[in-house]
Amino acid sequence: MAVHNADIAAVFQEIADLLALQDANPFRIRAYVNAARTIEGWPEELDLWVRRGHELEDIPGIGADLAGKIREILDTGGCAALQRLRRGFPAGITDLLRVPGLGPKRVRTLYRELHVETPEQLLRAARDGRIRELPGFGATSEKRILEAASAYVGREQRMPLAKAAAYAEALLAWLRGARGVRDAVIAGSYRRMRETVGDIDVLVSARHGGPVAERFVAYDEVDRVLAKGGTRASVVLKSGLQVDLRVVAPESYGAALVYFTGSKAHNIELRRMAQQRGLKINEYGVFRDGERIAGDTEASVYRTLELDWVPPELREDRGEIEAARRHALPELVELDDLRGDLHAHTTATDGRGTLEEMAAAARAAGLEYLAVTEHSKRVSMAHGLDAARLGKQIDAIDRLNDTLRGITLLKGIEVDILEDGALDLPDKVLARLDLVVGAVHSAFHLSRKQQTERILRAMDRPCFSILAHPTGRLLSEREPYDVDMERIVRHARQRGCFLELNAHPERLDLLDTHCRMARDEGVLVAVSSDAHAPADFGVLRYGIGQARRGWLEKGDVLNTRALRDLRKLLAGTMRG
DNA sequence: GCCGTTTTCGGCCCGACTGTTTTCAGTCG
Repeated sequence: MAVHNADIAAVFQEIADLLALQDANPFRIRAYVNAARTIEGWPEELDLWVRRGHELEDIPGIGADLAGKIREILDTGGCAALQRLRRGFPAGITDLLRVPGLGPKRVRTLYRELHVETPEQLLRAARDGRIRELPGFGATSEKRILEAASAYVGREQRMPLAKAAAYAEALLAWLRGARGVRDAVIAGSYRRMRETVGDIDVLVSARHGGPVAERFVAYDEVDRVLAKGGTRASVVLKSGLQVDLRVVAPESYGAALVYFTGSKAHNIELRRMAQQRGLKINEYGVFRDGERIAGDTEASVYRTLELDWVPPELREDRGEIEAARRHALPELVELDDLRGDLHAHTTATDGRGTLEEMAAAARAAGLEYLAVTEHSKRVSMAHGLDAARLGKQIDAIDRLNDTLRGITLLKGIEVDILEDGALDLPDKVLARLDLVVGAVHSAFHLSRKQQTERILRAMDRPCFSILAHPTGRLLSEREPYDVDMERIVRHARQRGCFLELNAHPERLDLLDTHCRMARDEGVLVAVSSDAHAPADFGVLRYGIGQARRGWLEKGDVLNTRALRDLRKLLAGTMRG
């Protein structure tokens, strides 16, 4: 069985958790946590990375010891050090560390004194009033733990960005009405456009924090207040979303924005650099010998480190700091750069807008062309098109294009890639189209090798333009299927076809690291809405966010091309 | 456990809030 980076990261995270419960050296614990994070975000499977002759020790934060453990995990699937650590604790106790308000010290006390091993047992202990008797705990702590444990037991995962954005942006508008607010933004993973957010960080620039915090906790969607001070407050909204507020003075706003935008790894790197220069960076500014030398804007903070301003989407400590130092940051693609959309459905299959309505909505969204790409017959529950119905739609689009102004419809299909890699419609039918978008909607369980080769075979058909949602994941429902994305990216370059970044908030597929692979390999990415209704073109915003996280520039995105140029590129994929 | 053009030893990011303290530990971001 193949070992994935996520598996290795999970081993290191669990080792870190167990070491923390043992009260081990905190820096040793951090080394495991850092390694887990680095490996989780590594753009290539370490299995392959090693087989291609790379040295694990070249990965930052991986030394001789961790490299040895990675090799062990790759070879055996297990890790003896983890097995040894596990013997000291009941299985699953590390889940308790995920309960907000509990850290290693308190988990250890709860286990030693009350034999609490699971969140469910924690909940019972809190309900029975046993926790308040423990040293270092009290009635208030017990009540908090009770709330946190019940929330954890019935918890929701991280919330998709688009859903969180709706709640957060409404709150932000409310907060801007507070007295003395000069500026207010949502920082954190929202600003970095991560695909999901755990909570929302709101940053406000104001001389006095009090009135802002008052208005914050008075928001009518607040379910409960977790904390409230003069510069900081936390609430949980009725939607379950936690929101943290920080208020800083205008001269500190830029430093605070850097600090609360993160990522944590990016910030740690900035501080390390600052330290080397005898500077100190915190959320209030950049200081030399106690004197503030920067901090009112983000650019001023980066400037003290001789760095260019780094767009938030890049702040993941994946090479952006080095690029900022060399003045070599990418000029990231923007929403306005999109000239068209290459994946949409209509009422002919499972969409909720007619051809005319979808065309009008796309034009209203500022697009110049829209590819209509219905499902093919295999997807029967969406009334997928057969050859005859596709023929009728082709004729309908030709007729409509004669009357449309300001937008051009392209004739396409989202054709199913069958289990053996064949396409769901004959080549000569596909050859009538402007583009063919191929997609996997079945047999998700295939082995990595089978799944990969299935897709490569499909790409090699005479008509194949774009691989839709390449990993098949659905954020709240379905893991990605097992596929070798490097082979797919390389094959796309050799074949001359393209990859889709599906902007649907539940998909956002390609992943950011895959975008970067595509860019490095010179494969163009189509940022597509997969719109099923006229209002759906709004999701392109999230697709662009993900593309930016993947370092894509305007030139790396297929549908920034003018229609003429796009047609030429698509024609090259339609050899049938 | 990692790391190094001040270092192979001795550092490792840092401040706010809370509860239970009576000067601070634990947790969080």
